[in-house]
Parts: sequence; structure tokens; C-alpha cells
Amino acid sequence: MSIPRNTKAKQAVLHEISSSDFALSQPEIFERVKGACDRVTVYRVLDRLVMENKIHKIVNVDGTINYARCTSCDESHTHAHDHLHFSCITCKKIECLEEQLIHVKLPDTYQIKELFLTISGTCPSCQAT
Amino acid sequence: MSIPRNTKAKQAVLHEISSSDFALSQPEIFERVKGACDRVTVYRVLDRLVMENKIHKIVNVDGTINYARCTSCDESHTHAHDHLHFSCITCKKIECLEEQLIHVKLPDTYQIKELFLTISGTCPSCQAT
DNA sequence: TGCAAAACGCAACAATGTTGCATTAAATGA
DNA sequence: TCATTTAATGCAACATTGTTGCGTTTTGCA
Ligand SMILES: [Zn+2]
Ligand SMILES: [Zn+2]
Ligand SMILES: [Zn+2]
Ligand SMILES: [Zn+2]
Repeated sequence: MSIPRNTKAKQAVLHEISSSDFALSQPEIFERVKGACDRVTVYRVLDRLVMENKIHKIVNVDGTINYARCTSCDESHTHAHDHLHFSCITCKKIECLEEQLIHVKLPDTYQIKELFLTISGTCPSCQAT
Repeated sequence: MSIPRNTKAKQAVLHEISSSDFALSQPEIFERVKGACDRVTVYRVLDRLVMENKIHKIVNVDGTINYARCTSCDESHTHAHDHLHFSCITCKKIECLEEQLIHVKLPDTYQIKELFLTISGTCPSCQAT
């Protein structure tokens, strides 16, 4: 494996993800770091950050892919992904509900790798309207 | 609301989905009904079938969208979508695990619309290898 | 400072999905 | 059976999202 470098683009992308309280899509991230780097670079930086376990990938209920930094996950350990995600249909934001762990029991013939558990609905902020 | 029609394209698409034991993507469906209709028509037929509750939409762990016909769901009732889906990382097939119901408890501040629960891993067929 | 290679920009391509509009065909009733 | 209505289709064109190749730049380190 190659030694990762701390580039301007990487810092910018990671900063936007870190300072957002919900998961961002690639277009959203590119919009926010506008000028800092190329569109393709954002894709490559995101892939690298995922591999380095700095961020994690969330698939939204509509198939769009978002990126977030789990608050309870430090760089030290891998993401278990055994927690729920809440996807608001109004503001499109995705939250990690890390206190909500799900336990699934399947026949031994199934080998489980990861759980992708997302609830769609209206989040507290949007419900207050 | 308009009155749906039973067209050749619709029959072909529905037949492919019905006769498959795993969920199919739009490209896979288009491949299988080849010649029967245009690529765009497949998209429109799928949208209509989802609205008519004949099939349901499953988002794969990688964000790709697949379509399936729930065996336990007849046209009479709406899809609860409270069951698990298993997504094989080897053969890419998606199965409905309709006997596996999940019950989620969230604060009242969240209004739940749908559950999207997918497990990725290796399916029984691929594990036997 | 000089070097190796990690990372980047750019262009080109690929896959997937959408829209507008003229034409076709399915359902219904005369 | 035939005419009418309009749902549905085909086609072209466009939009979005993601990928690849390659020459150039920048980073980390000696
Ligand atoms: Zn919201
Ligand atoms: Zn999470
Ligand atoms: Zn499999
Ligand atoms: Zn299902």
C-alpha cells in the first residue's frame, strides 16, 4: 500500500464533511470546495478517505451516495456499520443513529459482511414546520 | 389519476421480473426484453409498475436500483417494506427475506415513512463454491 | 535542495436516467 | 366492427454521475 499524502484537496474535502452535521453527496462536496480542486479529484479523494477509514459511504434510499464522518468512530477502528441511518425526505439530510444497533439473525448459509439500514421519513427539524 | 393500460412492453417487463428469483436492474430488464421496446419505455414502465404496486424498488448496497416482485405481496395491499433484503457481493443478486421483519423504535420527533434494510454478504449459492 | 511517486488537471468516455414531442396503439362505447 | 380518446411508445437530445488515461504538479522525505 502507498503512503497517503495530506494535500490541499484532501483537507478541503475532509473539512466540508467534518463540519457538516449530515452526510454530503459528491456534487454537494464539490460545490462546497469550489475552486479548490477538480471534479475528478473529489471522487478520488473520497475513495481514498474511505479506504483510510476517515469517512464512510452511505447509500441513500434513492440510491444516491453520501459521505459522512461518524462521530463515534475514530480513525483507529473500522466502521462496524451496524447502526441505523435516518434519511429525511424533506431536507434530504442523512443522520447516523449510532445508538440504534440492530441485530439480525440469518441462517448459517448466509455469510454477512455489512448491514445497510436506512429509515426514510421526516426528521425532527422538518417536522416542526 | 389516469387509467393504466396493459401494453406489450408492460407485460414483457413484468414477466421478466416475475420469472426471476432475484431482483433485476433496469439494464438487466432491458437486456431480457430486448426488442420488445425502447430503453426509455423500460424506465417508464418500471415507474408505472411501482406506482401501481405491482413491483417494488430495492436499492442495492452500491446504490444500484433493482426491481422485484414480492412473493407475499399481492396487488390487493400496499407494500409494507418492513422486511430485509439480502444483497450478494459475489453474484450481485438481491433477494427479499420477507420472513425477517424488523421493528425499529425511534423518538416521536422522527416520522417514519419507509424502512430500507439490506444486508450485504455471500448468498447460499455463492458460499457453496 | 533533489528525488520518487502520490496526487492532480484535463479531456474524453461510459453508464444511467430524464425530457419533449410527434406517432402509435389500447380500451371503450356506439 | 369501427371511431374516438388518450395512455403509452419511439426517438432524439440532453443531464447527471462516475471512470480512465496520461502528462504535469506537488508532497514527503532523505
Ligand atoms: Zn429534514
Ligand atoms: Zn453512520
Ligand atoms: Zn450470490
Ligand atoms: Zn422485498
